[in-house]
Amino acid sequence: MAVTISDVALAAGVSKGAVSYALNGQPGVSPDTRDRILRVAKDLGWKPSLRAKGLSSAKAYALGLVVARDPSLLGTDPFFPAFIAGIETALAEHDYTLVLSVATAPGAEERCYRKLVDNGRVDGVILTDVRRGDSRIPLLLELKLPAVTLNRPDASSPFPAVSVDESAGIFAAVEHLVTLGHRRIAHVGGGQEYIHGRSRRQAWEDALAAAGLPSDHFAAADFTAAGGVAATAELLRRADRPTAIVYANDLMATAGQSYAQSLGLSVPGDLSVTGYDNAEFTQYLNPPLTTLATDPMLWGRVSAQVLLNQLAGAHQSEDTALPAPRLVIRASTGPAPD
Amino acid sequence: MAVTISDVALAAGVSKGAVSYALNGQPGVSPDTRDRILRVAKDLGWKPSLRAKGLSSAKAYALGLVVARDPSLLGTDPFFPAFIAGIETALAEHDYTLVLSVATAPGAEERCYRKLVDNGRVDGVILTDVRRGDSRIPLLLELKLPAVTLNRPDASSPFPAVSVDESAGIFAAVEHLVTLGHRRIAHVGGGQEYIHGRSRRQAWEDALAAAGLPSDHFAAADFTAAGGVAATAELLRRADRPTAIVYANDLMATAGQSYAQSLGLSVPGDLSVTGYDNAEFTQYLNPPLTTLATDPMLWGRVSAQVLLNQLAGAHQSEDTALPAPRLVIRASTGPAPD
DNA sequence: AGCAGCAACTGAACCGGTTTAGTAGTTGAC
DNA sequence: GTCAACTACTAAACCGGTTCAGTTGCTGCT
Repeated sequence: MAVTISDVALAAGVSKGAVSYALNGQPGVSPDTRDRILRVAKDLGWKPSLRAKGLSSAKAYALGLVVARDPSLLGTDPFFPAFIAGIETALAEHDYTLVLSVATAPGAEERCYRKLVDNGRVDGVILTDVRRGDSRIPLLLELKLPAVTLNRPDASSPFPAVSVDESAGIFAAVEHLVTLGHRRIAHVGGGQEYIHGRSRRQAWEDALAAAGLPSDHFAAADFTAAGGVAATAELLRRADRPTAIVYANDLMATAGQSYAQSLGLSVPGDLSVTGYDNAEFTQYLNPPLTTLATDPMLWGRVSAQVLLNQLAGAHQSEDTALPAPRLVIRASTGPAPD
Repeated sequence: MAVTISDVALAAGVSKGAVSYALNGQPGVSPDTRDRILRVAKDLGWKPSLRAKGLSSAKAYALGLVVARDPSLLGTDPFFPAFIAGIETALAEHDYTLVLSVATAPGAEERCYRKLVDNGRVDGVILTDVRRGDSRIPLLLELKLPAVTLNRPDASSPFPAVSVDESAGIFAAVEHLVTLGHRRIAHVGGGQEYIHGRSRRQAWEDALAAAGLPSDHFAAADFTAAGGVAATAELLRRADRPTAIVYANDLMATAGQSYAQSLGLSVPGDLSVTGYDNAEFTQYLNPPLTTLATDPMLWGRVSAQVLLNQLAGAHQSEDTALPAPRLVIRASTGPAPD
């Protein structure tokens, strides 16, 4: 049977209240009494009942992650597993758990957040895939649910943000292509409703501007393979066909590369291709994909830590910046065709 | 402020106990009184406090999933996202949540289960990646934690199992290759410590036996790309080189295919290749991969339902069988070379 | 009519912790 | 010496629900 603080109080000869103060580092007991209580609790093998703690302190000791992506996209995205693993490393140090929800149906995301709050399931949430004018920010304010966002939202947000400077990664990819002699470097963007979709495009534009090149070869897509094929088809139909394409994620790069090859184009002879995320399978493509590698595990760990600090009462005044993506050069990029 | 059952009791003119019986469908209140209580509760907008319910009923209203795979493997496996999405569809109907842990460090898996139990975090767990002599079965018995297993473990297990007959899928892949004229059909197995690793191999052997062909072209791997390359290299070094390889998962097939191509072999001209799982990216490989498609979302949903039924007191006497994988024929398989 | 059994309720205990209001003792300032 | 402020404790209330033991009234049987 579980040892309760009543057992500890009895054995230590003090009240339950004193035990609670001692065990939680609260003032109100003398140092001697505190030591005695802590020793008795340890000797008896006392462990807090998180259920009881939760009820009296109105806390869940859990963080929430609501993923609103289609599962088929998640299955090819190396980001989330590593991100979640990173979150876990932070949570394990605090006896918190991760409550995961996948909410892809229309309206499911909002219903999911409301349910988490109504049921007191989580103390805070980690917001990934931040969108322009993200409706989750006002929703979470209404629900009084603390949050941390991945990247700084475009609209005003009171929540701390953990950011990666994606510009440097895309800049490096574009520079690599410019060095290889490319002058028509296109970009197949992810969903432009996402902050990260926009920032990758902006970085592509800025890098081309720095190289004195036009940024008029842009096609929007939605991070899906089908979207990547359609965008690639659009770009390759142009009279001034690009000699290189910078894709906003690996799946689109994979599908786009495959599509170009199906047209008889050689990669990288006729068209160079870069991706984003360094998915495990990309090194085994034919040819292996040049891509950008991020550190999602670190991102997950830091995000969880920032949110836990927030919940503990610390107020983060500045966004946390993580290292930029690293360019991984493989065989999908080569000299521009003559 | 939240409406409690005390508020409902006061407004309905009955005791808290009567309210609890009425709201939980328990006997002990007359039909008239029950109706009145239910109406008052609804009018007042009463919602149960899961924290309070949890404390008094010793339940967490959550299911646990501990994933002991390396995150990089998860990022290329379409199984888990869809599986988790399927779990969610069942949980949503019961106001349960999913507590997810990723535990890859040595010993972390066991520590994770113990912590979930110590903290009363979950009412039951779903066991994926069942292994031969899986130590989790006795562990969960010791911890008195209900579970459902994916596939029937080889050792005695009191937990209900949800199974897919993988034989039919692998059988179909081998038959497809036999029909194409292949006589030396190899198998690159996943981790043979896993039940599903063994059963895929067994199915390959059985299908070859049925076709009157020898099953001596086997190489063990570990579901990783590097493992797939090494196993492929071993097989391709044989004097009696196989003309086709059935891989236990898509990542190994992708890497193996790529490796064979790097040796100057043509796929499928010199070597036909099949995978398993139908990952999104496989249709964009060069050539697109022939593979087996399962329904992980259904698997997730059914598994969660079986476990929830178990927790509700129902005792499942038979394992639940799900449909066999479906062969998806693409361009990585073709006629055997002369 | 009397008795046994059952249903319909009740109030209180319980779940295991946190916080509040109160009491007693001590210390320092005047 | 007196008073105010503080510390160190206490018992009880509270968190919001579930279950238990007890009481009352009703019904059916003898």
